[in-house]
Amino acid sequence: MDALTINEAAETTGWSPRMLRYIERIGLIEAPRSSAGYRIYGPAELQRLRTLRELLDERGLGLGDVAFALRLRREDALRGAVDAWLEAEPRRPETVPAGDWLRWEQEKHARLLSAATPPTRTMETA
Amino acid sequence: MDALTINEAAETTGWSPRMLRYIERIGLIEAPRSSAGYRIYGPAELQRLRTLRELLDERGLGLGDVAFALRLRREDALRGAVDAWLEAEPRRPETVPAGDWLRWEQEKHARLLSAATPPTRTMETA
DNA sequence: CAAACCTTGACACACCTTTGGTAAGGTTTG
DNA sequence: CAAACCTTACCAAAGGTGTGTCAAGGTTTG
Repeated sequence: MDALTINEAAETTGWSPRMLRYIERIGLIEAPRSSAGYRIYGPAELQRLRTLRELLDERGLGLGDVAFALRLRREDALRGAVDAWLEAEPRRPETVPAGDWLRWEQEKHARLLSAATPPTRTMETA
Repeated sequence: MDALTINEAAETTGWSPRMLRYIERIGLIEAPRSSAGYRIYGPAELQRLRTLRELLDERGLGLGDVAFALRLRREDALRGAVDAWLEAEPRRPETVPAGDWLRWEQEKHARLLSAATPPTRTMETA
């Protein structure tokens, strides 16, 4: 059987033991534990650790980025909130494709409009 | 017409002018420009700025988080890479629901297995 | 049982992010 | 035309992230 301790896993994956604990701490890769609480790295975890490094290097990401992507995937409410904001790209009404999306947008705007926007000063508009 | 300059927009939204520029810099909200290059904040941008603040406050996010979510949405390759990694959760084969997903997993593993994992030492497996 | 592991927690440092200034220079407008 | 804007480009401080190291204590194993 191939079950490695944290130091062994560190050597084969290129991460430091410290980082292996950190990666677990931020929720990315949780190694199962032995009865005494030792982390046990099996092939699955090792594979994951290697591909994680690839992902970070090739895409120039940080661990925090991947951790956030994981949160987005796990927390429905969070993903919904972020997606809702991102989907409402700031286009002028003319540019907006009419239809369901527009209605939904308007409803959202109405819902969120708590403080009115008093028009203040005028300016040459491009 | 209601088109505000950056300082006016800052006042009505609660952001500082500095942050409005920063928010634009990281790609979250780009205000259109006047012919002289002045940023022009219309109702759409103001709304977006307010909801952005709500999103951050209510979810405890940082601007970087939202910026990353935006990258995920815009860059197909990035999203694909991150999703692929996240979808490969570290389950043991026994736990894996057999079927298409498993086959795809195995193919991916094969694809990514460049460096073999030489089993080193044994350990009590839980 | 002692050496060589493992665990968590703390201190520490380098770097990046977030945010505020301030300066040099163009624009708008009373 | 001068005051009050705007722009970009820097310097800087506060806080977060990534990483190392060390300490105190439990575990495995020759």
